[in-house]
Amino acid sequence: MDKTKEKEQAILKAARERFAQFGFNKSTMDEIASDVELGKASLYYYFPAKEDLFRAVIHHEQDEFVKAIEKILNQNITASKKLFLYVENRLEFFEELLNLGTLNVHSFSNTKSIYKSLFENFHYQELKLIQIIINEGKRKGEFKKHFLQIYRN
Amino acid sequence: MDKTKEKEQAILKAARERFAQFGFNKSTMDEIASDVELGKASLYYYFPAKEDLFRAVIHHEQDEFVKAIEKILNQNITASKKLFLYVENRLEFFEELLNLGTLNVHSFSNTKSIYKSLFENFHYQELKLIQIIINEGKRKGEFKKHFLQIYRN
Amino acid sequence: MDKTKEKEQAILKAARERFAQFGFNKSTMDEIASDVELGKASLYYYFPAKEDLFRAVIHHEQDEFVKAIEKILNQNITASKKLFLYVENRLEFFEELLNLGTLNVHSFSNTKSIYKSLFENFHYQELKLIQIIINEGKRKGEFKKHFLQIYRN
Amino acid sequence: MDKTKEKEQAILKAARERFAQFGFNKSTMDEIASDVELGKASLYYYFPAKEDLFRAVIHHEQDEFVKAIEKILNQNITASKKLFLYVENRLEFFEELLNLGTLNVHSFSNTKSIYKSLFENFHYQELKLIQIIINEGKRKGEFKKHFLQIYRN
DNA sequence: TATGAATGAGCCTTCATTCAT
DNA sequence: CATGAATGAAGGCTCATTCAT
Repeated sequence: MDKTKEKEQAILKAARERFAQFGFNKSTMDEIASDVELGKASLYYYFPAKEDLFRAVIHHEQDEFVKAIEKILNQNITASKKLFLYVENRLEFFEELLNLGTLNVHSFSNTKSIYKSLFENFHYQELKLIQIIINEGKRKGEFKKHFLQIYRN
Repeated sequence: MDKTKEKEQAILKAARERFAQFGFNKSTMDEIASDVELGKASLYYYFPAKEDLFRAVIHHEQDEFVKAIEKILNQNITASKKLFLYVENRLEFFEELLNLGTLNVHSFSNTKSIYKSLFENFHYQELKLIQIIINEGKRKGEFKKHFLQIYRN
Repeated sequence: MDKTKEKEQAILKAARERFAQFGFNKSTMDEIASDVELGKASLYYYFPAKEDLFRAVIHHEQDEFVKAIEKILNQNITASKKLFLYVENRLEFFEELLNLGTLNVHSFSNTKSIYKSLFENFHYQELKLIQIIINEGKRKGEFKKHFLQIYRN
Repeated sequence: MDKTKEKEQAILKAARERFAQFGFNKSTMDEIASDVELGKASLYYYFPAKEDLFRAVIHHEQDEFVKAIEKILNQNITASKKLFLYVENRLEFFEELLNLGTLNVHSFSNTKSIYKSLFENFHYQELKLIQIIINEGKRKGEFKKHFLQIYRN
């Protein structure tokens, strides 16, 4: 991994920790910059706006979550168990987002589309994962055939 | 109700709505003042600091919650049902606090005692309410005698 | 003394103490009002502006000083001793004015004439007192005839 | 001298002049910033708080005073004359502090230790200077051996 | 890449002053 | 006489963001 990517990761890590501990508004660019031993202005080279940094953190968390679920999918356990583990992980993830201040950032540039821009792709991935679990459950006879229909609308 | 108390209530209402929609930090005294058609300075006549306004809102919410639970206590239903309703209301209340930004106000004067100063008395009241439900359940034979011991220490 | 004059004196006393302890700017009308158990608005019935209250305090101090000097004049001591006592009192008085914040109130309405409006008459009185002492000294042969000429310009 | 130090000096100069003419409270950060053709916010880049700016001004004045005394010490004059010049300068310096509003800043963070934090080191230096003069006076026979004992305790 | 320096915009808070009652 | 209520104006401070180097 090149130097730039490394710095980027370090910033992301620092930002994640700040956001988690103090929330979005109470974490300043100055502090995050200090954490990674950069000048505040330098942060703007990697992330053109605080909002972008936040988005990156959220997406990173979403990726981690998806990876965790994929790992579960590959385990040799019943679909029911997988569904249970999914729900458990989902709750934890939601709590994390709370800590990051996601729900308090009502003040983004275009308020109405935060949710969309932050979660659109993520929800699509999530649905696919659930679908996989359900299909497996149906195939193995654990769930009834009409157990759950996603993509109905 | 006299004029002053009325204004105070109006301010509290406006503040509650602002906090609920935008969180503590993103709600400004200016906006809240505008909502009740007062100058910003006038707000300070009723509440000496933003934090005080916030405290007042939280305590109001806690009172509402306690009243709701007390109403449930007086209903002619089983203790189990009461316990269920309690939990349900409790969850809703928690969500409301989240919206108000309670959990994101890491920046109060003395960070360590926010929780204490905001919830101390409330928790005491809550324990009493739960105790009442449990006692009733035991008396009526719904719960076993050793169901739950509060105040054990 | 009627009730109004009494209140006025009480306010003056409170103001003097506040100014002496905290200076002009750091003494608020609210505090002074509280000290005499009046509403802030009521202060404005007696003194139409904070500046007026300040002026009144200063003038009161000046009167006290003049009275003290007059008392000295009437004592049965040498003119030299009187002159010495005068200087001593004068220094004390000056220090008091410092405490009241007189020298820091550069910010009155019309900056240039504060000094004038606050001290004009006082200086006139002062000169008269000194003149009396000097004349007495000359008359008694303590001072030479050309000791000091006031009113020269 | 680099640009930053220059700006810092310019700010210090502007602040000193403002404080001297209007006192601490009546000098605003906005005005001082304007004087050096900076935005108010930029002042905070150099001095994190108004109080810090004030402290810096005071310390600068103290340094100037000490330098002036040191210059006197090196002159080829009697110790008595040096002592006289010291007292003269000291009085002037005291007046300057008065003008800066030092004695009217009753409102610092921790009132009791302003004096300490502003003058502690300065007093130590002053004592050393006086000691030097006295020792010289004793050595040259100008002062009696028991003239003055500093550091007696 | 990196940053020192600068700032506009905004926020909380204070306070002398006013005025209807 | 007295004051509750209201406010304009101002001040200190913060912070995301920009830009020349």
